[in-house]
Amino acid sequence: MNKMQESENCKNCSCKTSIFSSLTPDELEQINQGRYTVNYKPGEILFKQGTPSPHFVCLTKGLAKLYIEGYGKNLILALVKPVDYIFGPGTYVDNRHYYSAAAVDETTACLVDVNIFKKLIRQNPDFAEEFIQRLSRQAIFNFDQVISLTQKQMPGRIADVLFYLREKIYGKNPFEISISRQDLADLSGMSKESSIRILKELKDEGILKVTGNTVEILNEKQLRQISQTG
Amino acid sequence: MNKMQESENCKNCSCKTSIFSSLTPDELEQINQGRYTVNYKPGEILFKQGTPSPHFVCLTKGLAKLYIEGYGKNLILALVKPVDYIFGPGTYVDNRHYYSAAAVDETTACLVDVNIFKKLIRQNPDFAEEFIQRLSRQAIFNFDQVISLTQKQMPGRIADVLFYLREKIYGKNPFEISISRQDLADLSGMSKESSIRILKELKDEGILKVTGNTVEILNEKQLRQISQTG
DNA sequence: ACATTCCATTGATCTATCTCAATAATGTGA
DNA sequence: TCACATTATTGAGATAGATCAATGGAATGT
Repeated sequence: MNKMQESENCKNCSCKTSIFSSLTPDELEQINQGRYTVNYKPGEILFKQGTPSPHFVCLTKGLAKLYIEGYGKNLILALVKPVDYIFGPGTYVDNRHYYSAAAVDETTACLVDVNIFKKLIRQNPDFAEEFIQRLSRQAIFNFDQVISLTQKQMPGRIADVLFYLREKIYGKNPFEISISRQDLADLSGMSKESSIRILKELKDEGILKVTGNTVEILNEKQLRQISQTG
Repeated sequence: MNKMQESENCKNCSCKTSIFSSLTPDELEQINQGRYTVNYKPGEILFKQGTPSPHFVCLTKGLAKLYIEGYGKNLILALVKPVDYIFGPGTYVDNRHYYSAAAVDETTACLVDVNIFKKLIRQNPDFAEEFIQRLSRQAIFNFDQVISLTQKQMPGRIADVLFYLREKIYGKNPFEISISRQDLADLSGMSKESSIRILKELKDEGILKVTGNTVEILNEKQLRQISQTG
């Protein structure tokens, strides 16, 4: 199971560089107080859709997926890597999670009491503004995703996911995907068989190089074209 | 074209009852200062996706649709009726609209300078919190919509839209839809021909009564069932 | 090393949904 | 009131994508 562990102070943590940059040392110390660190093994659930949401999660190591459990299958909303935090919309509505989160790789996360967070939002306008910016960016990302999922055909959707993985998650070009083909399918709203087939097609056309879990985008222009065409 | 008009004070406006309830009289007066009222005829555009977003919009009369212009077709994100306001995610990101808005019925809206809004967010924590709640609820709504669009078949999607129209927009059971069949299709992510066919099927099965633009849900339980089944 | 389990791959079939095309109905302006 | 334009409806054909079923590979535990 997960083991708890004492960790260093927030003040030295790389998390500080993201939204927390607008916090004063004193406020950061408050975050530090109501905080604990947890390790997760691949596949382990951080939290389940529908359960209460008493804290927000800051990922310090590893990779996690956020997914909605729908009718029979899942939709992966996003992957989360360090340093990023997970703050579901339920926190300000009914204190419930509206999606589940699970570790993909070996993952470490800090859990912080949500009330401290809310208090800081009220008392620090810079922090509040930063947070609203975050929510806004997320909403924009979701718009792009919806359009991709509802208006593009499978090759276009896979192309979008591949760009997402390269640019936002792994950040380099031959990249090794730690997510499964099923996850790839859940990211692009199709069956896993279809995701495999499309991947193979792109490989056969020389647009991708696929070796096991390593993917390289060979012909960026053409893949971009496929993303546009739908 | 649209005619500008002087209108009463925000203090007497029914808009006050929504998010603005947390504003002090003085703050409400600030909103009132940087505000003007515009009328739109059916079909007229309130703002276009991609254009700058210098104010937020408060709907005081009529009905508007918010839609993303995608690849060849539109996706309607939501319908907006009084008293509700439209605040796109671009405002806190790059000051661009990420969706378009158009009047469905004869519509009146108040446009308020977004900088006043942002200033009030910073100075009034209750208002900020209220606003974050709004964004959160919207995100949750979007989640439901994505799942409906990507994981349900056409009858389920139409069922969801019909419930949405009855509960959130028209608020009564035999309701007259002022939106077109194309809009219905854009709400449920299908072609207009398909939306018409599904509507007819539901009518033939006795679940709906459809006369022109008037729709009545006759068998709520069965329609709920269809929504669930996908 | 071997068995077991899970994940990836491939092929064949089936079906939900789109597209195209034709017709009907409704609204609109002169 | 009539012509024109827009929207709604219906049918037939084409297809993207799902599902089912079988097989191959890799990882894991004993």
